[in-house]
Amino acid sequence: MPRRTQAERTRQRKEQVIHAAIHYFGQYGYHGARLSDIAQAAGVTEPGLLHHFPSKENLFMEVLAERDRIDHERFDPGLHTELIHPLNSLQKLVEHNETVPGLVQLFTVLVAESIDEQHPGHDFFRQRYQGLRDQMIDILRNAQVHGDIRSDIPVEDLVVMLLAMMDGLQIQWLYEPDSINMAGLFTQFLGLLMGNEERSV
Amino acid sequence: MPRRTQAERTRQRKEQVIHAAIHYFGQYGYHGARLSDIAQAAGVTEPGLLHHFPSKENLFMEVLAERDRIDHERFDPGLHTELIHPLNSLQKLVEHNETVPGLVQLFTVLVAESIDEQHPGHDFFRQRYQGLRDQMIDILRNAQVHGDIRSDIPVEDLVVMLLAMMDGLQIQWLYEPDSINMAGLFTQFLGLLMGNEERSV
DNA sequence: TATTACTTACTTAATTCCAAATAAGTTAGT
DNA sequence: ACTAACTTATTTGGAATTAAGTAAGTAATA
Repeated sequence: MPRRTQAERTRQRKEQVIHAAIHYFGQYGYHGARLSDIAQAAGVTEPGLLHHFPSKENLFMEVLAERDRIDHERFDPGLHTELIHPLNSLQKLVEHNETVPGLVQLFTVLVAESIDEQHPGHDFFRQRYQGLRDQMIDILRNAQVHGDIRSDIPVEDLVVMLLAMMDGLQIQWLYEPDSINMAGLFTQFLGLLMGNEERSV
Repeated sequence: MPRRTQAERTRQRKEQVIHAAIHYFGQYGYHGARLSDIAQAAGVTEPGLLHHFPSKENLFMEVLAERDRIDHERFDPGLHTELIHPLNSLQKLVEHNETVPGLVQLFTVLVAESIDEQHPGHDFFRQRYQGLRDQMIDILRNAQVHGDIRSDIPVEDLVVMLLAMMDGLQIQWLYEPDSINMAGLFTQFLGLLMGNEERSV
C-alpha cells in the first residue's frame, strides 16, 4: 500500500506550483515571470509543471481562479455581517491585506498589466471590478438607508471611490510598507464617507 | 547644403522612438514590450534603434526621464496658481489626463510592474511618489491654513489619499473609459476633502 | 570652394541566450 | 496491464545584442 495516493500527490504538487506561481507572477507580472523559476520553486522540472498545467497561460488562469475562489470564501459568508456594518467589513479586509503583501502585489501588478485587452487576465479583472461594484452597491444602499453613510453621494459613485482608494493605497503601501499606514489611511477615508463634518478653521 | 542636419534627424528619430516606446511599454509593460515592435513603429530597424539607445533598459529610462520632464513643465509653472487654489489645479490635472489615456496607461502599468525592487523603474517611481507627496504637503498645508480644506486630517495623510484616489480611479477608468467618469468622481472626492457636510436622512 | 578625412545614422547578417513547449522514456500507483 | 507523474533530451521560436558594412552629413584644409 502506497504511503501517498496519486490524487494526494497531484493535489499537493499543484498547490506547490500555484504557490510559487503567485510569487513569480506577483513579482514580475505574467510576461516577466518564467516557468522555469516557478517549476524550480515548486520542486519540479519545467515539463513536470506542464504535465499539470498544459501551458503558461493555463497556469496563469488557474492562479486567478484559485485566488478568486479563496477570496470569495473570505467574503461571501460575511454577507450577513456586512449588511449590518458594511464599512467595518471593508476595514477588516484592508487590515487583513496588510498581512499578505504577496497577494496584494499579485493583484496590483496583474490588474495593471491586464489593462491590455489581449492580456489573458483582462476579462477576469474587468468582470471582477464589475462584480465587486455590483455587490457593494447593494450593501451600501442598505447602509445609506440606515444612515450609516452619507447619502449626498450616489452609491454607484461611492463604490468606485472605495475600490479606487483601496487600490491606490496598496500601490503606495507596496512601495513603502513601513511609512504608509494603509489600514489607518483607509479608516480616515471611511470616516469621510460616514460624514464626519468637524471643521476647525 | 543638406536639407536636414544630422542633429535634426537624430532629434526627430529619437522622438519617434520614444513615442513608439510609450505605446508599447504602456501596452505590454517593460517585460512584455519588444524592441522590434518599437523599432518598426518608429520606422527603423532594431539595431537602428539601438544606435540611439544602447539597450532596452536605457530606452526605458529615457522614456521615464522624458515623461518626467514634460510633466514637470506642466506642473511647475502652475506653482503660483496652485498656492492660490491647489485642489483646483489637481482637478485640472485629472481632466487633462482624461485626454491622454496612453500616458495614463503607461504610468499605471509601469508603476505596478516597478514595485519589484529589481525593476529598472523602481527607484524612479519611488522617488516620484516621495517627491509628489512632499510637494503637495507644502501646498496643502497652505490651503489648510486658508481654510480651503478640512483640517481634521493631517496633510501628510491627505496627500497619500489624494494620490491613491487618482491612481485608483485611473485603473477603473482604463478598464471602462465610457462608464467611469474619472474627473467627475475625483471632483466628488475633493468635495469631501473640502468639508462638504450636508447630510440628509 | 572642392577635396579629403572623419563621424554619424543607419542597414543586413550573424550571434547568443532564453523560454515555452514537445518527444520519448522511466518509475510509481491503481 | 494500465495510467499518471514525472524525468532527460530536443525542438522551436523568439528577443536582445553585436559585427560589419554603407551612405549621408560635417569639418578641415588645399
